[in-house]
Amino acid sequence: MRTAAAGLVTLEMAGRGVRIVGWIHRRRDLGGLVFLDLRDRSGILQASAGPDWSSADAMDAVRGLSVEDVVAVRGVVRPRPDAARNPEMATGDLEIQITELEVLNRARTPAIPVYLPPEEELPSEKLRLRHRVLDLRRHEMQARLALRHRLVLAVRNHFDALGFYEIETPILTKPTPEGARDFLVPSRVHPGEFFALPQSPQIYKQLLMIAGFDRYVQIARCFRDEDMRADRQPEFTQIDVEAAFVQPEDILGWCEGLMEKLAEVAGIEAATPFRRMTYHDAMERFGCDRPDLRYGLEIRDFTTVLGELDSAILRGAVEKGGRIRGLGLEGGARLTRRRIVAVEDAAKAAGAPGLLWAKITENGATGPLGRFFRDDTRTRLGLAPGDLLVAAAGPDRVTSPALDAARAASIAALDLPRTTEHAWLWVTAFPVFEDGGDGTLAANHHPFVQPDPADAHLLDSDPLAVRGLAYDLVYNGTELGSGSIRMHDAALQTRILSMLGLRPEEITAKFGFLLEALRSGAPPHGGIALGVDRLVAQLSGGTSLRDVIAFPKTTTARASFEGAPSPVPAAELAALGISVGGDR
RNA sequence: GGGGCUGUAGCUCAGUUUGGUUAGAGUGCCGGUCUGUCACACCGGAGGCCGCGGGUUCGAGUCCCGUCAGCCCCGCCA
Repeated sequence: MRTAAAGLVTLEMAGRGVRIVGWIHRRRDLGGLVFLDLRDRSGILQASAGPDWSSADAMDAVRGLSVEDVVAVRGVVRPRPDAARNPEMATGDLEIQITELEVLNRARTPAIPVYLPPEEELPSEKLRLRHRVLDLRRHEMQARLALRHRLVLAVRNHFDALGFYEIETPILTKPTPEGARDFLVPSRVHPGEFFALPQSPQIYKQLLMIAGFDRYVQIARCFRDEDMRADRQPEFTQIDVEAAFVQPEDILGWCEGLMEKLAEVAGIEAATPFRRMTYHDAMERFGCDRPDLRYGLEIRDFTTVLGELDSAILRGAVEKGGRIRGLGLEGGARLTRRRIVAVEDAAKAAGAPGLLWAKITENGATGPLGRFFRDDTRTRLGLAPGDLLVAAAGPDRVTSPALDAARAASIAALDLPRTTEHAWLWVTAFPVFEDGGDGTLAANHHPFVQPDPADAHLLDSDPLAVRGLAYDLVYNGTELGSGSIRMHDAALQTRILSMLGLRPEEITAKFGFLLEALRSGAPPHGGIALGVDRLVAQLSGGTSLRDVIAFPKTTTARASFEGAPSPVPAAELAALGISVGGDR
């Protein structure tokens, strides 16, 4: 059908007869001469029709064409006349002179343009999603999905070379007892019973380790029926990895090697080994567990110096066991009060009652905090005239997120320079538990994380202080992946589940099959799961997740192109033993 | 479940602040002229449920209430 791809025709083919197929990208009708820009996924090639070289039929056909029609063109590759070369275009030095043209299919006028003139805004995302095939024809979208393909291929090659097997795990599975809400799938054979779509293949990959597969990888689709965010989709793809007889170092090393290869594919830097930071340090220095280390700005502890000032707020916070932490912003005093309030608002949105600030001037300090300054306060804080101090007082669980938000807002307000464009980081030693409120414990990550043996003695006395053998991969402030060493001892796993508030019969009902497997000779094992969508979005320049997924869902978890979800006929529901209640 | 922003021609946007005669522009589309264009150029034309429903008013694209959709955020989610 074709002898060459449009974008791959070169001057060396000059004089040769070719057949090119593709879409009409644009058309320029000069009357006697007609130029077609012919597009396929490889690029764009100009085809010219003129009475001296085109058949009469071809001339007629060419005049009736419009954009997005699908055509096959037979013709001869020619260098363009010197004056007609287009240096802006990859194939701008040549064209195909049409001898015959066949219309393979007509297109109605596209609802959204595939070709966008320079400086024309993209159609609204609403329309891009509704008319997805047209949107996907655009070069940017084709390039992103091509990159995604090359990245996933590199993932498979990387793990194959390391001896991993890709093994599929079920999509129809068992509802999970905690974590996100499950998508449920009714069983017709067993009316009233349901499968769940997997939130991740977590338990299956552990079972594969127990089954002796040693090294497993899967490009796995995962489903979570939760409300959306810019960085979340209800169905998403993970690079799911698990291996037996491993230490965290093994997993981290494999992942760093993988990121080197993926960065090379994407044309960015990933210098290994990656920086590492414990969860504790990340919270202390950056107020969050996935700090954006492209910027150097760090949180500091000012409790000693600020705690002795004559401020009821500060003293009260310290007396209640809190601390005073903040950011020393070099040159920040140039910010207007309005900009400072914007930083404070960011902190408030993150849950802080407020932010205290002091502008440092040659003559002392001003602002709600500055007015309490003593003669030596500035120097003891290590601040210089022209600086701005923003501080939050209280318990760490309040001030950390507030200062994380204040840090991001300050970076934006001061337009702070980046110290690197590609900040890779491992955050390690995550706590096993988090406070579930009203005295209960919840799993910080998931209930299978191996507690650090060094903290085993704290399990009863201070469970919240128990660190897990867990690690997150962070890139430019985005969490790309998360993993851990798992418990392979059934007794310890049972103990942890019971600490999480599960009764013995619940443990048996929900995790019995896992515990039984663990008792059958489970090897020590661990792994990680990396988010493919986020990874591709980041590696293609920080675009939206929706731009690296061919057919994504909207913020309200709808598929606007296909029109899903949709109601189903009552008879189908009846066959499943389901009746729909509520307002319907 | 809650909050914010947006919705005007096929598409991108003005017009909404302060209600007032016939809602505009660019592009696309349709017709015409044009043999080296590449955002082709030029001439002419068609194209509107101002998201939808209700209300206020002599009068609503503009004000109010509700609702739908898209995006962003909180809750939720690893």
